[in-house]
Amino acid sequence: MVQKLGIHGDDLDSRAREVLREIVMQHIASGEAISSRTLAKCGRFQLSPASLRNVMADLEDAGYLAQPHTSAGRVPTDRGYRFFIDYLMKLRGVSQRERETIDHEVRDANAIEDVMHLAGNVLTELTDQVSVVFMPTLLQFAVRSMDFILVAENRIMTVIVGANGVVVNKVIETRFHFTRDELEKISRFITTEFGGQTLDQIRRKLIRMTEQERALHDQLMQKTIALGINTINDVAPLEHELLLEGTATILNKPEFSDAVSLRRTFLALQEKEKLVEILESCIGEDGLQILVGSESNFTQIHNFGIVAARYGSSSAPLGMVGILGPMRMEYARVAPLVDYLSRALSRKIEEQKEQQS
Amino acid sequence: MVQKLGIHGDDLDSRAREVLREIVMQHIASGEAISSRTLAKCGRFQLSPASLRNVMADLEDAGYLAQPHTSAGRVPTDRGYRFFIDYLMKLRGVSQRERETIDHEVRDANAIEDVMHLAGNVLTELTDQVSVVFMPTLLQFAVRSMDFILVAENRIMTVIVGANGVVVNKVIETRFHFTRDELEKISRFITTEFGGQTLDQIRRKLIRMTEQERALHDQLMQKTIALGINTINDVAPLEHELLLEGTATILNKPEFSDAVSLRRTFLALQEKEKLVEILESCIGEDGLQILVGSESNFTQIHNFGIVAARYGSSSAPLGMVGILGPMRMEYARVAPLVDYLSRALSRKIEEQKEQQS
DNA sequence: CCCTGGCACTCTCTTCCCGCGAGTGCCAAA
DNA sequence: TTTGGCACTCGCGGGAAGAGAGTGCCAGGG
Repeated sequence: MVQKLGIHGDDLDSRAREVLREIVMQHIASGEAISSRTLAKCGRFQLSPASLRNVMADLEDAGYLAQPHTSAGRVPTDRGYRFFIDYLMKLRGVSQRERETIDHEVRDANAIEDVMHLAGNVLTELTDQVSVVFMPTLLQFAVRSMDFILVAENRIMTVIVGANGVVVNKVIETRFHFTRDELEKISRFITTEFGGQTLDQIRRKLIRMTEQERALHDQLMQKTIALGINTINDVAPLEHELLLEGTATILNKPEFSDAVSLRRTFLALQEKEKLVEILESCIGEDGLQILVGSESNFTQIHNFGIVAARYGSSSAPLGMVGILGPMRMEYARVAPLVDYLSRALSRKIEEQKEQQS
Repeated sequence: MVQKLGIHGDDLDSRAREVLREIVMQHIASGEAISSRTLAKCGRFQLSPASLRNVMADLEDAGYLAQPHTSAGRVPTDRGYRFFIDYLMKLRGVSQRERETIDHEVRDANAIEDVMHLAGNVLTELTDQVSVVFMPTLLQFAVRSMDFILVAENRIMTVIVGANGVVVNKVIETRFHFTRDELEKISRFITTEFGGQTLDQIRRKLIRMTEQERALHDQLMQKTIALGINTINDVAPLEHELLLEGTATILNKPEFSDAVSLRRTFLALQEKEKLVEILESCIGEDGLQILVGSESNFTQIHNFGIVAARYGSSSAPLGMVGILGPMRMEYARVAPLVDYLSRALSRKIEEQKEQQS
């Protein structure tokens, strides 16, 4: 796990750790600031409130806790959450029921889009938070087929099927005019000629072909090459498509009861580009990623937490799934779920790939 | 114009009409309740506040005005707005600049989706309200071509191009297994055989074909028919796709400054089905539709107004464009814009159709 | 040396009250 | 029919006061 705020596991003595752990857990559960009294009453410590106050003061000095105002209890800071996540929390297992729910939803769907949608839904349902799902792109993957369909004589719809089962389609404008027959030939040619290669490889080969003898004379070949390059250029910049589910549920959480934070949250959720950016920055990392508060650089919603995991094989990352919620979410419960779902998705896609070959 | 609240144009004498008109206009401009004093000060009436109070009291009795509380001014009711819209407001013309902006945006785009998106954007920009745009469906329109592309052996991507330039695509699951070659043949067959007919007609013919001699023996024909019916059934229920633009801007309006109405508005905007339903209920009507407050049956946002117009020819309605905003929006300015845009869209689509034939 | 009870202090939140301003309704006079 | 006057109502903002919660610190006890 990355040491995101330069924290070391032995920064705190065992008593402080226990206190911090308890405070974070209680704060997650209640959302309120935690006082020394309530901490003492929980029974975990054989200490008086006064003693706990000393420990808490130390934790505050070290930056793990903060006071909303003088006479309020303590609230964990980003740093406190980070420490909790890295060293203190005990991950809950994924219950039989949860496992079944996830498996069931993922199994049932076939089209990749449905799978992703359902994945988001199931995550939202199980965690009651906003789920985020990256659709897979096929940029770095082998193409199975490319087909071209006439919409108007200079508007062609392209359908690219990836080896990973991803389907991308887009209507593009072309300089040349095409007939149905031509397009059929072109589809067949490109698919047989370039099937199994990545879009990038195909583009490079097409460009190389421009210089060849034959291309100069064969008009159909010229059009083929132009269309191919055109298509790939148009499709390539397609970014990860982001699916958000459950944005409605999160607005009912107590932290968003006032108009200001409600509006801010709402606007933040609309800024999909920013979310994409954040998630993309994690896609290289193995395993579960947890970002709290300021770590995500998402300044609009500084009090958010993100739990995300990559799906797809490690050599071929396909996308990310995750949860976006208030910083005080139940990481111990959410994290295993995200993890399990990402594995289920990876498996599913692996299966589909095999099915097709 | 429909008499949506059973109002008749001669329900009010000319003095009452003028007062109502002024109140609505001032309320639209300021958002505040209007008092007899401010009304007297505006100079339009040679009357004292006391006299105006009498008129206002009458208007209140008749249901055109209401008081938020005893010692506040008057605010127009739904009924007041309805009367204003039907009989009192003087539509502003569409300025040269606005006309150019709309024409420009609509001209520039080619793909139908881009057109619709830009249409929504330009409307939001010009009115600073939420715009709603129905994507055209091709249910009731002639089909130009149907193509089938192999994704996996039992998963086929269908691309239907309508004569109106609408492209619909969907991945469907099939019972039969198909090869690329078969699909190519089927595409060609269906397109040549059924091009120019509506989805509904095609479906009926396909079903009739099931009973014919040939279908029983020719295996490819069986698969063709099955795939065709399957496709149409899957695509048909595709409802109007709704595009919303500018949801962010509307949240800054003063009427949504408190958390409750902010949340309610936000949730309402998520309920696309309901919006679709409302707009669909108007699609039969000619010309501009304006719904205020409770008239839309959209109980979540009783203080909203909707200005919408159909685009497409009257014999072949394609969809709706419109504006969703607080009830006190500038109908006189918004309505002509919506109207103009709907005509521009209709023209655009007409052109595209010609281009293709 | 660490823990604990006690105490003074601080800060927020709620409630209550009061007065101001705005606007109405009604009445009597022009 | 219009108008000025006047009493009445209501909402809103600004203190004031009190309750409640929690802390920090200190001095005493194991």
